Amino acid sequence: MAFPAARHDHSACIQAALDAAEQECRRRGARLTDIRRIVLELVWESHRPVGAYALLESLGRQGRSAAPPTVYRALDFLLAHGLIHRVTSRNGFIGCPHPGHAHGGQILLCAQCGMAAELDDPALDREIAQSAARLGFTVNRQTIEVEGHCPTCQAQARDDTPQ
Amino acid sequence: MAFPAARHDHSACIQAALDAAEQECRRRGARLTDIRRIVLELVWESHRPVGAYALLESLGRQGRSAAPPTVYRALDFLLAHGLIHRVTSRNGFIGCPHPGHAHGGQILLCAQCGMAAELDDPALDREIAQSAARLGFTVNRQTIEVEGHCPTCQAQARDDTPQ
DNA sequence: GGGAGAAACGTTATAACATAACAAAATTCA
DNA sequence: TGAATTTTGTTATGTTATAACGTTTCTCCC
Repeated sequence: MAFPAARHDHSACIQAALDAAEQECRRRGARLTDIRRIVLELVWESHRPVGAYALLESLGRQGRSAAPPTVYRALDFLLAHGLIHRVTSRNGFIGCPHPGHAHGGQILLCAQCGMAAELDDPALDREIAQSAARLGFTVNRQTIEVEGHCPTCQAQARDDTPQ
Repeated sequence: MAFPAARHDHSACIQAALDAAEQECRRRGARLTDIRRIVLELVWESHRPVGAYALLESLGRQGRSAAPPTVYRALDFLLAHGLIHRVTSRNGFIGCPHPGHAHGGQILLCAQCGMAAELDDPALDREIAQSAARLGFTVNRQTIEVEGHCPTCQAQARDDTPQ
């Protein structure tokens, strides 16, 4: 999964995510209700982690004001079906670009622009499982959140520092 | 760093941690004040992640009742000097068994007993850096939290399931 | 179509985690 | 000692998350 470029056709991202979600829910016999779809859409408003209360405000702006449990329930549903990931280090959520395709959460976070991307490196999962096994530990789930600088911001830093 | 056994000389863990902290602070010219030392000691009360408000209560029981900022400031100090790690997926903190020795946070969490241990596998850091680099991303800091089952709980599960 | 059961949603209240802002005390060091 | 710095105390509030319970909507079988 490539890091999202600063300028890209983002409406295409949203559409793709919604289509994929629709399909995945059909496959699983899960109900992608109005609220759930809207929350997913709002999570995809950007490629940055979004907090539950920011989503609440967005809902309000859409004329669908709601209380926290409504949003958290939608988020729980989306998490349970792999349509979003939780970014624990930011208390936020990001859309998963390829639901269905099993994968742990490997997330890159740009410290500069806040954009997030998935790493999704199977070798990493293996390495962790092996390394843990050496201590007699068996792995269920793993959270990998990597903070650093995305290509775009690195390029910008180079441009902004002419000698 | 081995996973802590169910029964072990835990007072030795605490003592070792306090000694190491003392030494590390001397080396860095940092002041390990009373509160900071006490909070560190309380973090080491168990090998499980401890929340800030649990620490507050412990302080209260010791007759040193305090307000949240006091605890959070002590925690910030301990984090800044590598004496504890934050466990973001649990909103908690655990003691670092080998401060000074640079390492990212690689934490194993047992879903059963709640015990935590550090993995500290350099190959993992390298793999992440390389994998991120393939997307043009440079790494600053990484959070790895792995949930699973510790050796002790696995053995117990086997015993509890005869046949 | 009607009705029982399940799933989803609304609503109120509150729990749990974290920090802003400013005052007072302790420490350092010239 | 006394000025500058660091640490701690204190009050208030911001932010994130969930408990509990009632109502509505949907599903599915008759």
